[in-house]
Amino acid sequence: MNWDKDAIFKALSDSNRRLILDELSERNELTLYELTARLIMKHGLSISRQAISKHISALEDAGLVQSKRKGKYRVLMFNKEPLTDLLKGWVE
Amino acid sequence: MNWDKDAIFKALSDSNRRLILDELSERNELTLYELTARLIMKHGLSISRQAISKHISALEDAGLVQSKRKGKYRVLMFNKEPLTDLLKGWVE
DNA sequence: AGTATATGCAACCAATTAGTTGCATGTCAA
DNA sequence: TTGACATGCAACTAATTGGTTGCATATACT
Repeated sequence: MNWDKDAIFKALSDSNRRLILDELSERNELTLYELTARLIMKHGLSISRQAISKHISALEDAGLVQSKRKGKYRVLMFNKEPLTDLLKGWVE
Repeated sequence: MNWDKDAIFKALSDSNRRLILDELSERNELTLYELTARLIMKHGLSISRQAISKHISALEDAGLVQSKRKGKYRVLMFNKEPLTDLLKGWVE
C-alpha cells in the first residue's frame, strides 16, 4: 500500500482525532454512537456526532480507520499500518 | 524533556515543514538563507524567506529545530529527540 | 406500515493558518 | 561610519478547518 504521508500527518495533527485513535486502539470495533458517547463521557469532550463523523472521514482518508457495515451499524476499526515507517528517514 | 505532542504533530502536518526537516536532517547546520535557497532551487518551492522563518518558529516550538547564533548568522539544526516515542501506544 | 435508531450529507460560521508585503534591527567588512 | 547582508517583526489576506444546525436516508423492530 502506498500511504499518503500528508493525509496521515494532517489526520494526526488534531488532538480529538488522536483521542479517537486512542479509543479505537484500546477498544476495537466501535460504532459512531458508542465512540461519541465514550469521547463525551470518558474524556469530557463537548462535541457533536457529526463533528466526530467528519474526523472519522479524515482518519479514513489517511487509512488510519477502516469500517465495515453491520446492518444498521457501521463499526469502526483502528488500522495501525499507515504508521509503520512514518518517521523513517528521521529516526531509525 | 516533556514534549508537547500537539505542537509536534501540528508541526509535522505541513509538507513544507517536513521538507525543511528533510533538508536539515541531510545537511545539518544551515542558515535561513541557505535553507531558503535549497528549498527553492532543489525542490522548486516558490516561497519567501519570511514564510520559511515562520515555519522554523513552528518547528522550534515543537523542539524539532534548534538554533545557535554565529555572529550575523543563525544556524539551524534538526533535533530528532521529540520524535522518539511519538507513536507510542499505537505502534511498539 | 409505522416508528425509533444509526448514519449520511450539505450549507453555513468562526477561528486558525500559510502566505505575503513592508519596514526595523543587528552585525560584519571596507 | 557607511553600506551590504542576514534576520526579526507586524499587519494584512485568502484559504483551510473544526465545529454547528438542519434535513435526508437506511435499517431494525413491533
